[in-house]
Amino acid sequence: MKAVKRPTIKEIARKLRISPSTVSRALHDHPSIGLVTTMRVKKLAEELNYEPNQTAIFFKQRKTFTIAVVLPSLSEPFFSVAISEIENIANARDYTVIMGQTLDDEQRERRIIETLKAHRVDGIIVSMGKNTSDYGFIDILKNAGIPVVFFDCVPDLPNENRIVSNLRTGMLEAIATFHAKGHQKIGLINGPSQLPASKEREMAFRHGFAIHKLLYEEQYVVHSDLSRSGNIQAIEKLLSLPERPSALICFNDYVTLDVMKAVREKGLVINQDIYFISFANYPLWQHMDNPPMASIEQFPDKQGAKAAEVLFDLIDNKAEDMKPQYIVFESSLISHNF
Amino acid sequence: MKAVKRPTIKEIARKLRISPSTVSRALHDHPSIGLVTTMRVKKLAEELNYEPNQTAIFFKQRKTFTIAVVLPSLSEPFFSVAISEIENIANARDYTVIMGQTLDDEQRERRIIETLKAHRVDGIIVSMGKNTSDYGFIDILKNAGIPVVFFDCVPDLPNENRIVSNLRTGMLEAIATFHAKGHQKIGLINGPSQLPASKEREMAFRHGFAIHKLLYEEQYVVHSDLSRSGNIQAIEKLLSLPERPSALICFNDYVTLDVMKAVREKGLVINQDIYFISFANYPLWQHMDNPPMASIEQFPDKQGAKAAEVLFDLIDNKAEDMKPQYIVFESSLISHNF
DNA sequence: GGGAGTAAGGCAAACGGTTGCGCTATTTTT
DNA sequence: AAAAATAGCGCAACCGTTTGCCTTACTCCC
Repeated sequence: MKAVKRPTIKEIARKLRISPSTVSRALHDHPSIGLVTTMRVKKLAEELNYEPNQTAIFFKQRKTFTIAVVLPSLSEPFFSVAISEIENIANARDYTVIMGQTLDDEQRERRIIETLKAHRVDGIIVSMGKNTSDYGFIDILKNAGIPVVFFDCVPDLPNENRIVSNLRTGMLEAIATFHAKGHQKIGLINGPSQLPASKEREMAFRHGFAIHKLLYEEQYVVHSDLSRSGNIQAIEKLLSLPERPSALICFNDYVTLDVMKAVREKGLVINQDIYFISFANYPLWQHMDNPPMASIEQFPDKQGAKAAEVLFDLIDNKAEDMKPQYIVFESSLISHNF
Repeated sequence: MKAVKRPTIKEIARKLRISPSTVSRALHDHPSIGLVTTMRVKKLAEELNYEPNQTAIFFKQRKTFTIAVVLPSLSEPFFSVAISEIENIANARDYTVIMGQTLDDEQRERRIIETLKAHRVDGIIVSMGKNTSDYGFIDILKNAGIPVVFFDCVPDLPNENRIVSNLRTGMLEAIATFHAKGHQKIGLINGPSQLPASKEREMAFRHGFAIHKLLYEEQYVVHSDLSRSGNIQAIEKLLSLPERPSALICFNDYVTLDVMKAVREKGLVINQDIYFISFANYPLWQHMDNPPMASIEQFPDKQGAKAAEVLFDLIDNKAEDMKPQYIVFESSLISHNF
């Protein structure tokens, strides 16, 4: 691809025998430039197909009209929906969006953030990796004057801007629903116990039991590493209990799929012998004929949109008159069956 | 967020009472700078937490170390997988990735591409929108010296770099598989007939019939607008034929889900009364207990990776000694059942 | 001792655009 | 008619880094 020389303000100035500053002002309709000159400049600019060199402007204005989104995985539906919404909002404001995918690797996350800082992005939206323990990057960005908004997986720091979904609400709804149907033995197939997402689910689960005065029994909460076989081991553990659960809440939709399959193979009938509520609510349930009773929707679209809005508020408000925002989206039960 | 002033080369120079050029050279280990000076510079740079202003460098070097990916939707799994792979490759080369989502809107596509050109990205990967008919943007980018690689949905222009998947292969495999099992009445639930993707499927479908000397009958090919109800209408049309098909090939996995559900509701047994082969091979089948016989994988990951590789070849090879690449990935049947 | 060679670093221009401040005319005001 | 205001435009600096070329001061060698 040959290097193409693109017209500059200086060229226009030379051809018109006027100064570059006049050209610049004319192109911006500055009042102190006469009408005729302005027209001549614009006409020639049009003819030459002139367009400003943004890199020069970015440089001079110390602004790049670019925001970045850093998250564990782009192919994960939750994130791709969120990023899609973020792109929409940025696009409407003529910002571009850079993305970085950390793959839950703390080193890589760090590197990406450094690169973005070097690129002088105007702001960053971050969903931290599962394993990220070193929050040093926050100060680094702060020192660089780059505003940050966290979403989904956020640090436990009250001074940061954070957008999260509250799993509790959905979980309580789920338990209330099961309880209303008379279920007493409700199981939870949770994710790895060190995951904040797992901890949150478990807390909410216990809370729900307390509210409804259900007897909480440890053995009804099992953990899976979220692999296929892990999921199957988890359900087998539950099914081998003296009194097997009649209702199950699963960590996410993929777990639910695996578990439902395993349960069917044991000869149990879904939504009859055993009921399910799942997390995430991927679109697939709409197409299935015996989906779980419900799925707990976490609204990645709303979270993404809100994160973008807060970030743009930060970018616009140069002043620091904005308190750190902590916005919680209540998750909500979406019924599929009954 | 207060504007933070970040140290510059000039500052370092001033504090050390040497010239900026010396500082710049020292930081780059230029041989003509003495060891002591180099060390002094590096030490101070470290202390001040200096880092080069990339926007200045981008500007000066006429290079942004940024590529862009423009595609219809970020939340579509096919694309999010592709983009994930692209990001990986770019990241390994210390490039950043900007994304733009056209939502199949030609205006928006155009605007995004203009913005990216203005941003002076080093290259662009494009999957065109369904409705894009005006290829003018190609020349615009060419004039700007920005290399372009198309993938998935590509223009029919032999001079462009194009990465596509060949649906034909998978389709032929599908028909061969069905034929080998003795199926004679094979149906196709296709997408909207004006879509290139639909046309391609239909062509391959006919081709497969010809190869196996099957009797091709028009009424076994139906179209759906890909909505839920469209899918159901389509299958009902097929089931109401005097001799209903015993095997079905569906436009994509979502169509398959809907159709399988409808078929089950009619009392037919999947993989017994009627067999399915689907396109796309989303991960969900692995978790289901009665998936279609097979799904035709189009390898978005490989396509994305290849697109990125070709683009970087173009970016590196300033010379125009590269012929336009036309790379076809053969789609391939992935068995799920039997 | 004088010329050549080398090591170490400075000068200044350049990338493209923006902007504060001047400088000329011309017009308006008194 | 002199003073003041205004319109229209140019000068030059600046943003931060890079780089070709020049300068200075040694060192070396015949």
